[in-house]
Amino acid sequence: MEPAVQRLEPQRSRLHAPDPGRRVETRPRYSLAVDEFALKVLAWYRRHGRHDLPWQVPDPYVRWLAEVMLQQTTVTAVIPYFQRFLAAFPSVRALAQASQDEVLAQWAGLGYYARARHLHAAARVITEHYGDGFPRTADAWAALPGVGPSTAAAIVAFAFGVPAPILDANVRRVLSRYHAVSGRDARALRTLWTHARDHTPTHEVAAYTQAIMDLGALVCRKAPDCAACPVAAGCAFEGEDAPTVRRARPERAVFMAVIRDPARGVLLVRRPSHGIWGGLWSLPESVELDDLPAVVAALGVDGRMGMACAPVHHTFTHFRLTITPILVEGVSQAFGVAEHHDVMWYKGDGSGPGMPAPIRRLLNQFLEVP
DNA sequence: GTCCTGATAC
DNA sequence: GTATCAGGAC
Repeated sequence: MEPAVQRLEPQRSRLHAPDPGRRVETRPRYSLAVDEFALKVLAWYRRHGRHDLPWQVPDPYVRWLAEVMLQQTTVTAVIPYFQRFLAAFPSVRALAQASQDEVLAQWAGLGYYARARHLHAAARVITEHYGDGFPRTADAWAALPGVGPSTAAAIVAFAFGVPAPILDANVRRVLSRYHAVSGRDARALRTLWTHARDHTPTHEVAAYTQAIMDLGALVCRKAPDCAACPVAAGCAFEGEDAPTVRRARPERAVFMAVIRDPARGVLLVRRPSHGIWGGLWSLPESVELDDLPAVVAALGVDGRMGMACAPVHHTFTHFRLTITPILVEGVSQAFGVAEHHDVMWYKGDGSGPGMPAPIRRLLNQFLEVP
């Protein structure tokens, strides 16, 4: 049997989100060994949860990589990238020794490229400060770039069995419904972190962590399947979430130069490391069409602006982008193109460098019919 | 507020 | 085709 008192000391996390000083609960904190909620969720998980995900191994590097890829990204989208990435960089040391270009090339298409840059930077910190080991606490993980409170907790729970509450999107949806916590403000978030910590058991932490995430992903979805839910009996959800307000996305537009050389392919430029598509390879661009000739000339290309092609639309979280490709005509061998580390020719063969998904699609169209 | 993309729904 | 949806860190 479980001990009657599970935690004599609060699992005081120094992650900033949970705040023991601002508790909203009135019931005793440590009255149950494992609360009923956790027991039911665990029982459900054994029969209905996901047990065969490719990162479900007790390896800190694997768990860290998976958790970072799973930030803002669904399981099905992550799986192929995870497998390719792990094959390319099988260890934290291999990752640390790779160039940023190699890392971004493997990440390209998955989005939120700051995750890849942070992962790479953190790999170098880990090999330098931990040798062949890894951080062992959630706080130490959260100190690394790209690892926040929830990711840090998931890593130590999965890799080391350390009891640490998580509050990712799935858990937040489950707990906000179960405990009727509406809103996304700091106060609501603090309340949810408190609930998350109160439900987190000290035993079977890895299983519970996966269980509560699976419950959110498989049952407590936006349109929940309450009939299949193991904790429906105690749940405060009444069939409707609080409405979310979303503001309209502003429109942005750019023109991009498609500079083709029969022998060398299409000219790409490396984007600045911050901002949209940071560090990826893209086409030379300008906001005003009138400015594009100067951008092209600055690269040492002597062509003239030719036909405008069909615009490509791409929607980001906070704005909508229209890309109008402009063919550059009469490129005479492009002898003057400066050969340096921010400019390259791309032939369109195979994988290529790290490019934003819409740029890759756009170029595939151009390179299909030379 | 700033960072993405593929899937699915209209 | 356009809109919505799914996913945390800085």
